[in-house]
Amino acid sequence: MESESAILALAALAQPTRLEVFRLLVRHEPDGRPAGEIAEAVGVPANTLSSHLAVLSRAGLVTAERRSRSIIYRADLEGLRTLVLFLLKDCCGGRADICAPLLAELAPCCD
Amino acid sequence: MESESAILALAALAQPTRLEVFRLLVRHEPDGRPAGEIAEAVGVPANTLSSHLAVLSRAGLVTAERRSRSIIYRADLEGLRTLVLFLLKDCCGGRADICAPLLAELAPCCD
DNA sequence: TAATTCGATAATATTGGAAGTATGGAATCC
DNA sequence: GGATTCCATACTTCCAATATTATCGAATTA
Repeated sequence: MESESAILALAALAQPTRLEVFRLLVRHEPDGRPAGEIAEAVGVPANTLSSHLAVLSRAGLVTAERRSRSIIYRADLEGLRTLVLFLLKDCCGGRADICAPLLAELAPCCD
Repeated sequence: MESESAILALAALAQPTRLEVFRLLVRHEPDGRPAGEIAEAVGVPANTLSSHLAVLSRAGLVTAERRSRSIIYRADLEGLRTLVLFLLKDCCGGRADICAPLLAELAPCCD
């Protein structure tokens, strides 16, 4: 992952409404949720949410699929993985001594 | 990690100069680098860099230590780990089915 | 001297009203 | 019945106001 796309993803998540939307969509994997329902859930007008969804989409963190009148948004976990990998690579680049312990500590995250 | 501090860290890294500074400091672990040297390396005036370092510091991603006239900055890898953990928890929260494969893919990052 | 803080300016992001686009249901016309 | 029109819904785009962030010269502190 290039710095440039990492910055897009970091900036996308560095905003309260967008972070909340992303987390909501992760919780609703793999079904996703229509834009209107997301807007209601996070309490922002439809147009405001729409621009936030566009930012997340450009950052590769959500995907959109039209279903009849609704547009279903889903979290793109591959995008998240790419971002996490980028952050870890920052420490790993040729320096497993730094990265290995860090990675070891991550394992219990699924408990 | 609270969303609020996650947002601080995400925002801190979502800026080209700051991301570059952070990566530079990770490469120079565990010695760190004085502010002036960092400023020269990234090609930014001292005062501009200073405010960027303050942002990284508030986000818990770097630490500062005065050494005689210089101030030595170091990457705070624990802060990075906390951020990565936060991002992963987004998928893990009670859903190891999503997180496990993602985590498995991260392992090769140290190669 | 090395670095930070202050203050002013420029650039960028967030927000939401109003208008625009896409979809599909229901009434109307041949 | 099939096509057309009209309407409501679900979103998005456009645009302008407001807020936040980035940058750097000048003054300040350690």
